[in-house]
Amino acid sequence: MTASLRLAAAYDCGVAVTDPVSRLAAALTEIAGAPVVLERPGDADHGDYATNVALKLAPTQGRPPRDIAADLAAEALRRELVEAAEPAGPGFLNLHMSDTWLVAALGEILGVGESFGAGTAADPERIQVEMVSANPTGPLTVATARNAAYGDSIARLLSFAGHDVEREYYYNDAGTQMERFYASVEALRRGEEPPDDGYRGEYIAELASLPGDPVPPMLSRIEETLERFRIHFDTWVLQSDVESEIPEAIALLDTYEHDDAVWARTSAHGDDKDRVLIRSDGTPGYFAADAAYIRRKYAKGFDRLVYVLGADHHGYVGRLQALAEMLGHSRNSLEVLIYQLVHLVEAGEARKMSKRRGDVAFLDDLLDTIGVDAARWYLVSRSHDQTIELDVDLAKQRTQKNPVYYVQYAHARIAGILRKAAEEGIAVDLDAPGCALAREERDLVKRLLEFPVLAAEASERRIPHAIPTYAIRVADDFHRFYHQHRVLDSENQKFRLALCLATQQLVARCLDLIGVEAPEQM
RNA sequence: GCGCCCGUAGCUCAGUGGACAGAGCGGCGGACUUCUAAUCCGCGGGUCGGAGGUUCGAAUCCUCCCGGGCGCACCA
Repeated sequence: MTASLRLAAAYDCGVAVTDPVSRLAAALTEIAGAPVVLERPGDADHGDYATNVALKLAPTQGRPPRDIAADLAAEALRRELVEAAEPAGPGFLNLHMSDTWLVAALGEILGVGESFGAGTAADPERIQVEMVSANPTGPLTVATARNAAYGDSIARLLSFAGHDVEREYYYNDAGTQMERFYASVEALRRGEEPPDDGYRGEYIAELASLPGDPVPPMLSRIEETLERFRIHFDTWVLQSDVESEIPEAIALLDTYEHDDAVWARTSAHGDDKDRVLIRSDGTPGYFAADAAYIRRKYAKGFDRLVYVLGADHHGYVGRLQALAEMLGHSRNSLEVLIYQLVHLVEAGEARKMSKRRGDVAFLDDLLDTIGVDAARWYLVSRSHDQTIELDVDLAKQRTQKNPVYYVQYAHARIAGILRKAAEEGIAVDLDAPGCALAREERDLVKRLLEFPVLAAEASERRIPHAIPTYAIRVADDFHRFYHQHRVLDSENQKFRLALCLATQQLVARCLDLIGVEAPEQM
């Protein structure tokens, strides 16, 4: 791999990271007088860590980068921060760490245990993450599953970073879509076909066969699916509930009347154009409910409101932030996370999804065929900026090839070792190794040490897909180590057992952050 | 027309200024008497869509162009 893994970005992204690598970076920063970012070089000859700080400083200091690097190296050695340091290439500074340092670092990881990498938020906030929020006109689809997988992982990451997070589901129980939904169910109950613009599908027939309002059973089916998908919502909010608060909200906004309608002057707050609050027929539009809803969210005391929306809603960003601003909050405290859409492919052809036609891939069906772990992994392992093409047929075959099993297998393998160690009465108790650490051991420790900064960055930048990418690297390093070295009955048994335990905890943590299980055996 | 996202290996995708651009899948060839072979090792594979620009240094930043997706309501 190439050099570009950032290991210590604590100085420019507002997080408080205190792991061994970040402390090394901090010490070097003090010497250099400028932020030092450490990377892991791709080439083993380039040391354990490297920094380009001398290249950055060269223009302002008016000295050759290699000279600056040499001075830094000398001072770092004098302070015994590193085992060896030398300038290289155009002005990089390559650092070599001792086994002692790595063993101490591993000890530190085990010392903090489950919370390794946690609590990096410099300024913990109360954050509400609103996600999914599909209207209860039908079961959740594969398309909304991405919203759920992405949003929930964001929530888990924020929470891990130390924020106080609440998950909310907002849905509409009135409006055109719901009227069509009701009309469809009622038509079936009368023994008629659903209207042309109504909803079809088996689930409509099922709802029609039940007595009473079809919405509650529909909602509980949605909630069941979400729980199965390992997502729990703290609060469920009906649009009709917030509608009563529309007048109070509008009173706080910058409004005017035009063509018998009431408008919000959102264009004065960064939006493309003004938006209608009250239609000319006197009824409030959807945007008025949004205003009331946002006001209520802030009134509940949240510092930050996160919306998770599909790319088809990206036009909403400006108007929602305008509302936040008009209601007296920073526009940036209302954050809209946009993910690109999921396109279903079947037999090589695009499959159009329409709930009304009943031509949909439901999340439950996907979970039946590929399982929760593979589904969550798959949906969150791509960048949210990337459109996903999901081939439903292929997804079934692909399960065994999904990298999620590669990562889970690493966890299960370690569990096997630890089980056997426990059977033999061997306690995990880190001790200095009896001989020099092997390359695979050093690589694995360094990999584990990447986690705090990586998790902080994933959280700060809202990029949960960085977690599975990293987890594959961890599993990679572990499988290589495992293949090359015996743990039990080896010269370095104590060190290796400790290394295994730390790796297992970290793999489990990564999987948990994306809602995937860590199996004890496979 | 305007706005947002994307274009990296045959396929699916990592990589938001640094050293020869990476992984998985697929292809070919090797490795189980061991704590799990759902693993490991090797080989092949690239005009980073194109052209300019900024920089000591660009897949990464800027401009333009080409291609694809999604939006631009007194709908929700």
